[in-house]
Amino acid sequence: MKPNLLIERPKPIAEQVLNIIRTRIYDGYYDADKRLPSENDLAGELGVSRATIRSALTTLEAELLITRRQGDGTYINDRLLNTTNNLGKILEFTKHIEASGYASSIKPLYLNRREATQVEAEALQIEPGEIILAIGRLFYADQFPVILSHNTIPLHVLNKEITMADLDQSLPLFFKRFCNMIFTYGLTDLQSVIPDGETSQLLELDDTTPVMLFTEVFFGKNDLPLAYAVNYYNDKKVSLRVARLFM
Amino acid sequence: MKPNLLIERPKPIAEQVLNIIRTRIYDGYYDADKRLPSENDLAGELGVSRATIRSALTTLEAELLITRRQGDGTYINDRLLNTTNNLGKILEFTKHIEASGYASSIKPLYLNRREATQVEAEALQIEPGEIILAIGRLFYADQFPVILSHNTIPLHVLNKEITMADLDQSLPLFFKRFCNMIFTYGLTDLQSVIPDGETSQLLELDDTTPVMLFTEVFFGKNDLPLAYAVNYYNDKKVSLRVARLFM
DNA sequence: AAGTGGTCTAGACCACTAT
DNA sequence: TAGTGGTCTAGACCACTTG
Repeated sequence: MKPNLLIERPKPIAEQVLNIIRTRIYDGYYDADKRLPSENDLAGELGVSRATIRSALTTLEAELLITRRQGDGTYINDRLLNTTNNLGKILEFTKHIEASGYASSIKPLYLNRREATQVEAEALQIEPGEIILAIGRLFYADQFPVILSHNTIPLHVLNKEITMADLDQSLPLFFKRFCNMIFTYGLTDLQSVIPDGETSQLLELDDTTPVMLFTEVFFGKNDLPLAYAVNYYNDKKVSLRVARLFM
Repeated sequence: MKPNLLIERPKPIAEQVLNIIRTRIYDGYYDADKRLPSENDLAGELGVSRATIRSALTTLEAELLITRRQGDGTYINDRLLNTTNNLGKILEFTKHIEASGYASSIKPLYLNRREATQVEAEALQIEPGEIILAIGRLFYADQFPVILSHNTIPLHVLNKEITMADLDQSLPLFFKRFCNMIFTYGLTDLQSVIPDGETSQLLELDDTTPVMLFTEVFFGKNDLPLAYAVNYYNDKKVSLRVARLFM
């Protein structure tokens, strides 16, 4: 197999292949009849094994960018090229807002310490009354408030002092910096609710407009609960779209 | 490599491996310290290649059942063993309801033909006024109405006559049987709304209770729009839970 | 240092689809 | 029936974590 100029060997080949093919699709490189070259041809062209090509194509298929049909070929899904967001992939609200075509910004609302409520203690697996850090923030899409976010974090996972100025970043980033910890996964419960007056006011909604309520728990390594969150999401401004794949 | 009695060679080995390991996890077979044997050990034990084991473990990881840590090992995620539903994986409402611990049933409400509205025509890529089949159904969890579903289907994709009695099945099954077509993917927009009076009544809610609105388009092969759907989902009865994986 | 999961290759065979 | 994607193997090397 001959090496190829498009592929730097140093690091993740499958990822490089992925990026090359994805870029080509977006650039209309394969515009012809919307069918990609066969896996063998791609492997030959890029100078990598077919397994590596397949790994990249599997990712593109999961992203809904392509459809593969056995015995036929691999096709581009035009319709989904500009599909915004898969709900399971919303990892940071700021990125979600930006992917929807807005400029995102965060306005810190409060930062204080208080005793954990019963619900919070249960979610975080601590004793009710244990002191937690409470954070309130408002996420903007352009100049419109879209998400009101309340987070509670057990004090024992923090290892630096925090000020209001530090709240201007996403929660995963925040945890990396102030707790030296990384989220592995989160569980989100979705509900449709009419928010209380204060929440409506902050989101600049009249108090009969329903919004989405995201109740979340984030976990780190060893299933350690790191944060509990209650987020009010104005779905009228930034939409939520989910792709459902059959088979 | 020696063959093994647990593995029938005839068909999809990776899938058999997947089912064996998943069953073992649920049965507490690996209870010890919640760590699975190494990939090499599993490959040796089951008499398959390591690549096949990795394929199965990748699926289990996507299901959140396990976490893999390079240089360390593969661990079971106790917390998620009984996690109900990943939103992106809700393919059939009946199965979703059952996975939440209820008995599911479908009550047909109406079946008629009429002209497509502007919105429907746009979603289905047909001319406004073209005749479509309109179907209404109510999904129950035990004896409680949970989802009110309205579907519209272009007549040209149907190839059999349909009666009210045929509505008692999931949409994917319905399409397979009456259109000889298969869904490849669907796009769902989520919104929080207060339903109109008739909808509230059917869902047995007072008319100030917000519900989730799923607006969906389903596609078949070649990006052909097959169905348009408007579903009102009572999230107070059967909850919606999404897992968010970081990295 | 030993053992783990992560990546990659080369080659084989199978199942399916178009023509 | 030729060509496509789907599956599987055996073996190699790397990156990382733990003792």
